[in-house]
Amino acid sequence: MGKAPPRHAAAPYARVKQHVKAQLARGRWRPGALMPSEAELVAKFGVSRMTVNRALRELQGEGLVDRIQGVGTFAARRTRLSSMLTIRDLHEEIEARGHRHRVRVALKRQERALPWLARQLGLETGAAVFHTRIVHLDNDAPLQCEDRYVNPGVAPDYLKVDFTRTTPTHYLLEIAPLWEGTYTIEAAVPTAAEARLLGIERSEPCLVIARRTVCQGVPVTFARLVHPGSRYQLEGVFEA
Amino acid sequence: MGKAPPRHAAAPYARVKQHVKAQLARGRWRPGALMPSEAELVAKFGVSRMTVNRALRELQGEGLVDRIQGVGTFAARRTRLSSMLTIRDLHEEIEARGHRHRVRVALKRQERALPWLARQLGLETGAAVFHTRIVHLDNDAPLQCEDRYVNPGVAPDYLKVDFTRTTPTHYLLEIAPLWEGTYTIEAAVPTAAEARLLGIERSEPCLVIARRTVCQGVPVTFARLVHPGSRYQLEGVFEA
DNA sequence: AAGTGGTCTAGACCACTGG
DNA sequence: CAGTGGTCTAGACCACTTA
Repeated sequence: MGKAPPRHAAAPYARVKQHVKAQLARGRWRPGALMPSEAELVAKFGVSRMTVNRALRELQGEGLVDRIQGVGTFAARRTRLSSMLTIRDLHEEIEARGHRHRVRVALKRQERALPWLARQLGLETGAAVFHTRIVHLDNDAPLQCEDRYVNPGVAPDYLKVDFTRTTPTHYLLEIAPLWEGTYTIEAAVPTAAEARLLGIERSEPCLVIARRTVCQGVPVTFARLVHPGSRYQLEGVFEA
Repeated sequence: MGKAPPRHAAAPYARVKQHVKAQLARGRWRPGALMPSEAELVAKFGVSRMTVNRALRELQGEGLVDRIQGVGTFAARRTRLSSMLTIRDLHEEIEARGHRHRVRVALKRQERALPWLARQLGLETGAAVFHTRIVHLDNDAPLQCEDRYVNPGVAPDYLKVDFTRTTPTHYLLEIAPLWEGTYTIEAAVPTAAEARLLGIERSEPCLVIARRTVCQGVPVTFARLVHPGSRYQLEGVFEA
């Protein structure tokens, strides 16, 4: 009945997956072309259908193939250059470099939501929101100016937190462990206030990340992260 | 024996997955805490082990749990803010918006690799490399200045391609369908030449992406993509 | 109707870990 | 040793698409 991977050999599903992947890499199927059905691969490799299914399902997850029920499996049409950009908590990122992370809390108060912000947080215009502005220092060099707006309904004690001991990100992740959200990345010049806090010229290009976070369908926080272009860059890997 | 998803209800593996995910979201297990074993979930949900296994395996893939053979399943220790940044081929991206995509080929020739470039492409200093500089226009507005260096060993006919009909990205993807690589994103001012080609001031902040691509372990291409900050931004989603 | 993928099951063997 | 996850199988029912 059930077999197990013989010693240090690859598991059957992995072999099937690798075989198909290699063929794709060699361009055996044009994008959008019909590929072998599960049944064909079952016959070819002498494995069960579940095994083939897992291999193909994982390839689908990696964006290498498209599968349509009732139709077939196809070589991925649009090569999706999906890139993984791992955004770690800035505190961890700085410490990982062996640098000191310090913060300067420039602002910490309750405000009334302007229309654009109310929309981002799913509140009424004029509703109460928490607002902090924190400058993150990497070995005393300003690395990020973080303007953060928080939905009071989700984190009622947000303003009581000592942000010299915990980053907003870290605190919010404790309250609401699972996040999802959208963000934009752009290059822009800082506002006058940001330039002053970051100790840079108003003309210096900055990498600006705007991030909206939702937890369980409820908007949690909106953040604007401004980084001096000369001192900060994002890194990532991509595939396919 | 085999059951199927009853009408339009969620599949059992999805129910198990969702259940566990919801508990994680509510902080039922501290990071690193031991979670129910497969056997327990089998009993609790009255499904087969394979079904539970798939649910947990996918949660592992999403970084929500850590699994150790012979030990157990644990709530993920480090919350990984992995963000997906889908970088589509610029041609597709522009056309998807319903705009016209045109290109201006500013440069197309063979050069000798400087040390930094040779290192990026895994060649000897002074080795021949192909170099193109192409400006991409979105409805006649310059959107990207693409400086691309290509390993001649991988794409010997690169310089013969008519880039008014095919983008370099698209052409290279045909030659080597599977990619992987690294990139950096930063904010910077353009060079004088770039500013001229993009029709912007030298002081305008630009979003600069530097991308190194490898196929099957062989360096394929290095690209520097410069975008006017006022006309371009990256978008993405993130999770966890 | 035939073919495809989507999924579930019950049982099995294995490798690994810990007491 | 018992418990855990890793994996495979053979057969099954289903929904969907196409002819």
